[in-house]
Amino acid sequence: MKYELLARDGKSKARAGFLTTDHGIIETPVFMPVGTAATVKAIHHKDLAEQVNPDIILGNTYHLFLRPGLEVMEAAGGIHRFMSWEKPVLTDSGGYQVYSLAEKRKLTDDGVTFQSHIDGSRHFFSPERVMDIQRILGADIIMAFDECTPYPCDHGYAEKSMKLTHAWLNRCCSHFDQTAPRYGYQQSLFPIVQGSTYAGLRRDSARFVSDCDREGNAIGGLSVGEPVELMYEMTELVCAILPEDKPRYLMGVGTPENILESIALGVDMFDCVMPTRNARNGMLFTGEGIINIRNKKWQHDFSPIDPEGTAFVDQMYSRAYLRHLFVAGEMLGPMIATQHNLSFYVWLVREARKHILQNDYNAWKDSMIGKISRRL
RNA sequence: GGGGGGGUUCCAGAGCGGUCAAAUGGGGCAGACUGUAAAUCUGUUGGCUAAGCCUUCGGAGGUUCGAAUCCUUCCCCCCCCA
Repeated sequence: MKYELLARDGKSKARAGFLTTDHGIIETPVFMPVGTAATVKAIHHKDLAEQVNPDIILGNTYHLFLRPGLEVMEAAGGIHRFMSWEKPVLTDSGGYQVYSLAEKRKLTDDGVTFQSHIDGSRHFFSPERVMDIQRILGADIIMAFDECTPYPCDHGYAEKSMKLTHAWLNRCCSHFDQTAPRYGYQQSLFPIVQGSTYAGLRRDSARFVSDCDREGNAIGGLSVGEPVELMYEMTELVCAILPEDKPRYLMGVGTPENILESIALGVDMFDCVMPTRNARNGMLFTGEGIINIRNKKWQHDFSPIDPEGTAFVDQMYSRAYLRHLFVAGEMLGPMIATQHNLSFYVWLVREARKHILQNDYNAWKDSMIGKISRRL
């Protein structure tokens, strides 16, 4: 995998570039839709590919390991073939599940014992095991196994957890380097910066991660409930340390505003469930602001869902119709909303890239945030 | 014709003398959601000049300190047997 930096914005740390993988080029900054269980929920591939057209999507190690399981994933020939997705894929390591399934896991220095949320069965994840699993899943970019700390998190625990993540990172790197890809194309391992909301820890972690000298670096443990100012502060100081010649991935972020602000801090890659999950719950992100399509005020609004939207559903359907689908519990509602939100996110980040290349990113970002953050 | 059951807040449906503006579900309205245990979850749902007051449990009248709950009567539904 290769990263090339194309341009920098003059008035911020924003940058534009591209990543070359064996499954194609990823233009950065990039938004990566989340497809946890080898599916971006509520949208089929034709619409995902033709309307949203993301450069890369995500899958999840923990979820795919439990179901359908490694035998199926291996027999399928890896995640791309399994789900009929020919472009790049990134798998998260299950580190987030260490956080989100905290009640169902037991953590030791060696690794984590999970209790399956599906049937209660127990499974052990170690850094080595997670590398093996991700070799089998076969994503182009795979993530180191980390602990995503909750917020708030006291300094003592944050430091201890960060050191554990670092120890695991060393084991991930060495095991990754001792194993080979299974399906004839390259995989890259991204390490993850932790350190909670403590600047000192974040700096230590950013240096540690940089020293691993992998092909890209990630920032984890943010957007877990901390104030946004803290999130930006941590992101900024970490970006200042992470090498410039490698992509920076801010995991799990975020709102459209969060993404534009983080691009200005030097982040290149984003993923978030927000456009998909919130779509299924009736929340639309548009260039004019945020819409809760279930609200009564749209009952008689026959204007298009999003007059400026790039997906065909945006002009094809009215707000009144989409509201009706949600109120009636019709599954087409979440599908339309998902296609819309993902198209908006991908469009927004591509616009950001254009403006970085035009060297007017910062001004564009500020005016854009003013518009997209409103509540309609 | 004979016998029986019932009318409760938007709907269905509990309650059967005070702790009832009235359980529960649905519907309605609003909110949350950030490396997906989420097509999920939460709040709210008679009115008001709002720690209080007012009007509601088919209609009217009555008993009682007090009635959605008891009595009288009227209206209306449903079921079974002929």
